[in-house]
Amino acid sequence: MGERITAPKGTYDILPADQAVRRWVIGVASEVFRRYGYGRLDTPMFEETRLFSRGVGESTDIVRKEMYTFEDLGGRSMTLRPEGTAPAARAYVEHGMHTRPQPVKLWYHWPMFRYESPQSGRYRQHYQLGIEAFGSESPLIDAEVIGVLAALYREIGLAQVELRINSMGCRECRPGYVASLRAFLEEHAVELCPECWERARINPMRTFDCKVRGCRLVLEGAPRLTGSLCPACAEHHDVVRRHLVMQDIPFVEDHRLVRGMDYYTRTTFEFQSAVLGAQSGVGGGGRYDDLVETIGGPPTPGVGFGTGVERILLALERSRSDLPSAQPPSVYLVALDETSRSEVFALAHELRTAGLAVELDHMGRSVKGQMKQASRSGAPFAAILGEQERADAGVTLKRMSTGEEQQVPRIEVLERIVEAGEDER
RNA sequence: GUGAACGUAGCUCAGUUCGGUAGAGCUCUGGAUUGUGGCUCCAGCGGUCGCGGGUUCAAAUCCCGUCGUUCACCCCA
Repeated sequence: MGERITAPKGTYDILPADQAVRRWVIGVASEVFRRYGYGRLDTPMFEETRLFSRGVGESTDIVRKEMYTFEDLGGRSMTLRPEGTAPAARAYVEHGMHTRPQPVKLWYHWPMFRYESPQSGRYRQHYQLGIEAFGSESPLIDAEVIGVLAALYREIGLAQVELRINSMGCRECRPGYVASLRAFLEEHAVELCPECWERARINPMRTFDCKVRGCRLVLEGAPRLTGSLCPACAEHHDVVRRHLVMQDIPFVEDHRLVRGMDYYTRTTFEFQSAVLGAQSGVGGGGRYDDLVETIGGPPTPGVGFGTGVERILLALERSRSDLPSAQPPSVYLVALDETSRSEVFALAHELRTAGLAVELDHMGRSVKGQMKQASRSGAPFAAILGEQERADAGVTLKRMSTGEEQQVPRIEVLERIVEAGEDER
């Protein structure tokens, strides 16, 4: 071995045993989204590369070094979707959704692709659940979007998440702020680490993220965006905060929260989980009032979030033990001799047609082996069929929990199993 | 892209220090008086010790490279 082909680096297989919890999370999410009025959107897994380079921003890490970009056979540059907002915005424009009643509220469950170095909670292909609301610049919808995510976490029992919020300002107030911050950083360049020197050039606000103590000390004295917001942005931020309080959503103000996409304006936010380790962000998002226009649509405000399904699952596994698991079959059919196998096969067909989940042996196992399988399958009943039962046109129903057996007429088997199933509820 | 640790049966791992031609538990299959599970006992299946090269009479064990995993940086979900 060793010549074995394995899943590509940073990817993983989702096995049957992993499906139940995942489906449950996605199910709860879709229910929450429905309640808040979001409709599902699906877009292609790849897009023209310029959608991302233009939409997400040339200066972002995603565009600079993390995209799965390839040329198709027609010579077009395509990119596997690294994030969901730009494709959603593209679809909004392409389908003329600005002519519908605003806001247009969309949700998605999509795989995302980023060429990154994998680590705990970080993959090259991962899934995100997300929503986008286009067309309204009301701060109430910022608060609602955050409320949707908070509701999702609450309903799947993901406790211990902390919400951080910040405002990035708008095209009126941010440029001035960034200029003054950059000036400040240049003044203190000698005290900063080389990485921060680079950050100051590309995205000065990133320097707030630096872990180096010297940098942090310098940054303590740096001008803050919160203090430079224009009156409109300050008011917007204030209203968002008030409506978070109204929904009983606790949050902390974090002026250092700078998210990785260039399109954010005004509100940005991120939920972090203490149980996740270094990749502590479970979900985040914000407002992007200039994005739609940037990709060639009419000027349209928007706000949304993305939350990582793998990180939700990881956090759930570390904080809860009562997670959903796969449903066992209702009955496991056992053939006592070779001639009964056909009979059992026919019975399986009948019961399955009637809607029951039925298992039976296809490995030529001994009776003992079949019983073992019946037990392992978790089915509440084994239905046993042999010479005796064939003669009587019956089936022996065995209740696995007690071992109690009873021969019943074959035509009553379905009924008995269904009844017993209902009793247990 | 950078750094560190690790890579032995499907899974969890021992064996690597002081090189001598592969082990355990779990899983899986069969059996413990003929048509029956969960506990126990017995037996069996299953690995060219990630891959490639080097040192050596001899390497899972030492050296180099490579791929992968994990954790961290970076960044993000």
